[in-house]
Amino acid sequence: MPKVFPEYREEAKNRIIKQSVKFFSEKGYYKTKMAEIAECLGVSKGAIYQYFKSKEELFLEVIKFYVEYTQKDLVAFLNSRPPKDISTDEFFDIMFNIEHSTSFENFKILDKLFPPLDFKLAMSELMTSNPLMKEEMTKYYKDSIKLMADYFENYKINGFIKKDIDSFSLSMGITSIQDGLMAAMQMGIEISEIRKSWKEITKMILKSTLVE
Amino acid sequence: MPKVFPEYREEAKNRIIKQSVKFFSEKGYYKTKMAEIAECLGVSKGAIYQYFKSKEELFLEVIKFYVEYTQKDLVAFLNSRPPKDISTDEFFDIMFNIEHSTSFENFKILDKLFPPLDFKLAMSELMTSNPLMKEEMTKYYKDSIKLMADYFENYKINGFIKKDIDSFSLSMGITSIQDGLMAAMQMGIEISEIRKSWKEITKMILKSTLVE
Amino acid sequence: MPKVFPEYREEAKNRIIKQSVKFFSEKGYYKTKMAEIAECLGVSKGAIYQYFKSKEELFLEVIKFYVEYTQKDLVAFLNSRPPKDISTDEFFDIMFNIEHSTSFENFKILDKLFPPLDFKLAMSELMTSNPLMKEEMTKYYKDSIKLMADYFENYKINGFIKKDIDSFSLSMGITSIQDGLMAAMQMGIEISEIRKSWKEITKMILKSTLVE
Amino acid sequence: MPKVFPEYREEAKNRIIKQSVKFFSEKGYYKTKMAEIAECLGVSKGAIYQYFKSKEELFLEVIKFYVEYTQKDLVAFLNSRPPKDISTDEFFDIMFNIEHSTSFENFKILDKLFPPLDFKLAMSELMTSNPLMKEEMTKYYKDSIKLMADYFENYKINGFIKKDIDSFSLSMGITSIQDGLMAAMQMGIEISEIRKSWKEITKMILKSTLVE
DNA sequence: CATGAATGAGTATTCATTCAT
DNA sequence: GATGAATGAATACTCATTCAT
Repeated sequence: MPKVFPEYREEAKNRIIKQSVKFFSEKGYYKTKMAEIAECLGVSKGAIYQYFKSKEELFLEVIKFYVEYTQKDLVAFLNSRPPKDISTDEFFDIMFNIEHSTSFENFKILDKLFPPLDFKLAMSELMTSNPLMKEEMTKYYKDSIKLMADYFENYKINGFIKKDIDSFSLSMGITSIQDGLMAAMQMGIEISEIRKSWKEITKMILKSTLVE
Repeated sequence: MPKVFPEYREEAKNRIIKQSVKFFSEKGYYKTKMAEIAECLGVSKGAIYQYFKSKEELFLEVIKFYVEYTQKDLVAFLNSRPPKDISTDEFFDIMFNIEHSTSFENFKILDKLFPPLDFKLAMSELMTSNPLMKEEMTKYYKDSIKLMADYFENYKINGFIKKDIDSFSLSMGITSIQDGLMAAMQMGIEISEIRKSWKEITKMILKSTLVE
Repeated sequence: MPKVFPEYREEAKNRIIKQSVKFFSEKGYYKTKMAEIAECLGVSKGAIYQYFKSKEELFLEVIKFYVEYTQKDLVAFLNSRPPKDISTDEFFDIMFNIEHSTSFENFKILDKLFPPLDFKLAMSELMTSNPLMKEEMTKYYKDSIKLMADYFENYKINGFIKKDIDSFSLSMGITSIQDGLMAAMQMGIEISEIRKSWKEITKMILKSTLVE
Repeated sequence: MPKVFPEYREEAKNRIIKQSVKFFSEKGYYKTKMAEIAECLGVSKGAIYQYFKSKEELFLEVIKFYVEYTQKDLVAFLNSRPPKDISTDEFFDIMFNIEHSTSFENFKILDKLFPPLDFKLAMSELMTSNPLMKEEMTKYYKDSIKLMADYFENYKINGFIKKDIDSFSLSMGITSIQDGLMAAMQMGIEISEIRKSWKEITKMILKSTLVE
């Protein structure tokens, strides 16, 4: 009779979240079943409800977890070197998968390409009916953009990035490209095409952005 | 119009599709209920099934409708003048809403901003379970990209766009930005922010793309 | 705009019945759809309702039609010669299909093996809910048995069949064997096995029945 | 019994099957509603789906249950004495109802005459659309015939039955008579008529079959 | 008479959530 | 805490039947 670490409530929650991340990201919100998550965890459905009072709450925590880890990961990477030293290939990899993930060992559970778009889709579906979630998600999204914007801002000071660039717009633009290419990937476009497009576009953007 | 006329069926289908577009785009696939569409149309559920044999089929036709009209609209706009004369503002408008829609008067039914991302999310959810739909959607997506790429290709010949630009990558890049910014909009980012980001990014891209 | 012989109501009914016979016998009552019958007839659903006020009524008439024709056919055959001259093979053929059908040219529409069991199943299902139908069906069944019993009775007088045989029981026995073997056939038993079993059993019965 | 015990599931399934047997046999497959079974059992519809994933699966298990118990019952009876000692009355009783049922006390739930023909009808309806079911049912039917054939074969060795009798054909013949008379019963023929016919026919068959 | 669009009651099935054990 | 049986509201889809044209 498996238990979800009775000693550590927090640890139990985390185990559930990490498992759920996989399901929600691979199958979307509606096609992910509570029973499925429970079974995969070797736990009863009821157990999950001990930690999360509903599927929506679980999903919300899953999103939080994902965004947080992704942000930390991205920031760690960005701060490791100035923008001109970042190759578009490396940047592509960090934006599109989690191979470079260094910050958290638990991230290993994300052992496959992570499709944030699916999250956003599920999120946007839920946001309609749940204003609380909407608020929360907007906050996360903005924080995420802000994080990258801060990085750019920092390099403006250092003289790597042109002064007249709006860091926030740039950050949002790059994030949008990532999201949009993710969508393209899901539409069935081959990864090589995605990568090529990414390189072309980021090259153009960097050319206008970086102080040469 | 008398119901026995063959045109009637076509018109009835269109009426259903147009109504469904609203629901699917606003609420997503799963939260849109057949009963709801029917009620809004003032008909019984059964009536819808006379024209579409399942919710999935209806959704597929809704997508087709949207893509087709959007493409026609975009192409009409693009072909109306060379890239250097296209203001980013105009381009934004055409990419993000349908105010400029000139080709089809029926488009009036889309009286609000149209969120393609929701479609793509719903599509991607369905594509997993329905390989036929996957195939069809990939085709639509690629066609859509191709359309814009052809336009760029054309202006390469005319000397407006640099010869070394990969039209397909450029087209995919711009489409991706649009999709990604749509997502941002749904995440709760204000339209003014979206517009600003769009202008910044497209400006950068155009600078690298256009023959000055 | 095809019509079901506007001139002759009776003829129109018959056309519908004959088409319906096929569907009901092949697919059973519940899986046969009114739309299907109509389409196959090249006629609208509404047209059928001009002649039969419901699916049940149509089915009832189909049964009547079948029983009547089968009876006439069987009697014609039986009366054509004394029991001792009837080979079990011939008897099998007449009982299990309608190749020998001589009485009605319209019978040609039954161009394949006819499965009375399906009828009886559908009938028995309907008989529960419709007492009127139950009564009617019982009458038909009894008439059918009686017909064969009369034939045996006749040959008792002629001295072909032993005096102490109960004609009605014999008739019912033979009919039952036929019905039961039909069921076996539908259970997936090969026709050769059915035929062999039929020959064995009828041989035994005839041996006890016929005056040698 | 506490619900966590593994036996509970088995018992719950059996309770559902036994209730379903009644409905399916009395009303046929299509007129039996899941809601009806559930209500009669005093549970929700959902509960049934915890044990059977569809109506078809439930039906299949109902058939299995019936066939299995009937076979055991018949075999127990047949093996209790040689064919010449089996009165046609006793044989009728065992073939047509379950009064003699000795093997399983649970059989008590079948508190009324059991109509296998209805099953076979419903089965045949489903067999068309479900090849898996067809296969399974054919197997059951053949096994059932084989069982009785083995019994006859055994008595051929013992010298009770003539050597030149084909046991399989005989078994199929007798089974068919039973099925056919069941049909007659459902057509509204009185039980006394059925019994008389059964006795006449089996007498004839036994006369040709038994070594006197 | 014929048509076929529309109806709407009916049904199997799903699944998040609860709660007795 | 954990379990998993039970719940029941929700939903897509069917099809005989009707009726305006």
